[in-house]
Amino acid sequence: MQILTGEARQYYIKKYPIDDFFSFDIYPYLEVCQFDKGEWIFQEGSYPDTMYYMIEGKTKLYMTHKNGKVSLIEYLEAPRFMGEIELLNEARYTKGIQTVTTTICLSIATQACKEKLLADALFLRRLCVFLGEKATTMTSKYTQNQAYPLENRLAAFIQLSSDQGIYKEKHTEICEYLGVSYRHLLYVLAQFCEEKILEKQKHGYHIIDERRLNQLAQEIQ
Amino acid sequence: MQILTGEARQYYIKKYPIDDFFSFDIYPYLEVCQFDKGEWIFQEGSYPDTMYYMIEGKTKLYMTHKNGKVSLIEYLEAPRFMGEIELLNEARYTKGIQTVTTTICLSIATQACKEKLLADALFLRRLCVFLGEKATTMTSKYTQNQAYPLENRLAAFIQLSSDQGIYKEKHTEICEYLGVSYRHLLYVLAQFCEEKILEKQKHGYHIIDERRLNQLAQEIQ
DNA sequence: TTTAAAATATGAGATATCTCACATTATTGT
DNA sequence: ACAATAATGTGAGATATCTCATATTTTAAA
Repeated sequence: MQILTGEARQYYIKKYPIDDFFSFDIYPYLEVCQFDKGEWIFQEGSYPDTMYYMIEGKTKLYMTHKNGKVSLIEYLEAPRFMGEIELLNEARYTKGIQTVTTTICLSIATQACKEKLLADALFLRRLCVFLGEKATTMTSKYTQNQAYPLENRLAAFIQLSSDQGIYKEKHTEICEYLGVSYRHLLYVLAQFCEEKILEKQKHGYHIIDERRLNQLAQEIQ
Repeated sequence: MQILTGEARQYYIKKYPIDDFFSFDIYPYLEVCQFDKGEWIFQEGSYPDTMYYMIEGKTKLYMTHKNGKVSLIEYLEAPRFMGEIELLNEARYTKGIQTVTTTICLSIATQACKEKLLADALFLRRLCVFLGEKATTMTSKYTQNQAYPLENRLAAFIQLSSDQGIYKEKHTEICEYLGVSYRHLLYVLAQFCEEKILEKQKHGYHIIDERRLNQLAQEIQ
């Protein structure tokens, strides 16, 4: 991680103004941070003392289970907060966050302005909306996973992540995201090819039956 | 649902004071409501305009999937908010909430004091903590479900819900809560009996190998 | 008290998903 | 350019979980 200063700092601060999130002047408490691709922003199990507002990039939220399984819980995309729960609950154990691309964040020195933040209705209201959405999202992911087999969830994910009719995510990552084994993911992809929904190409899978894919995805909602 | 007045109202308002949640006088906006056992507080799919603070009782949060499966997402226990997300997001479709026992709630007329609530840092801070916990809980439920078979999750649930060494929840409900079929729940319970962890009695299952049960439950965390 | 509805129980056969072992490509660091 | 590492791909056999059918018992409503 490197802290940007001078022109670079000014560039990002101007490009992504966030003063309307707060009813006090937040700039004295800000730093602009740049994380390299693949870098860890939060180490799993640590107790962070910084809150970030991600303005450019994409990251992954991870957790490791006692049995060694790893869950890729969510992809986090700019703009959004990270480490906000730790602001509310002292010393809360955090999950791991790793960048997918080079990522630019505004870091907010919470030790210095925690009091101000927790007394600021404007900020708190926005945080409530954000946390409410997070809770709702996790709830629906939770219930969908219970109610539908991979066939449907994968169809929905392919729709979401494909670009110009091509799906080319890394299997090793997606099986962690969808919570199934690598083997099983490949089985279902093979089955989609079998059923002529996808066609395997050199680099990625080509969607050839959009309608049927949509049908499978729609069953979820 | 009936609205309590007179003495009954006074009794509950005195017994569960919540003025320290707000920095303005909330009492003019409160009603004390009593719901019978089995009554629905929110109908699934409706757009509620009331927020509740449950002070006595226990309820269940439900949702129905397109494929007809029903998920019992969570048991909600007093004291806590219900319908708070709808305060933040206009016209949000709600999940269903049904009481398990007779339930007493303070209802807050949000149409009347929404502005005040959304400008009140004291209330918003508490709401943030609540929503943050909710998000964290759902996240860990989600990942646990992905990472562990029923054997472990059921062991943990039996520990949680048993009383004096006896487990006697309704199977029909618990299979929805744990997200498995009724049949499979019975299989795993039978397996626990087979392994002498539980013993089936007339009314409920008796825990006879606390240590082994704990071991299975602990694998989750 | 009788009857209908809900909850409990169990068998049998199907499917979804996992584990493990191993072979074959890509990718990446030096 | 080479070696090490990561990602891909496949088979075989196990396990977790589901669906459906059907019987019995318990609970609640008329």
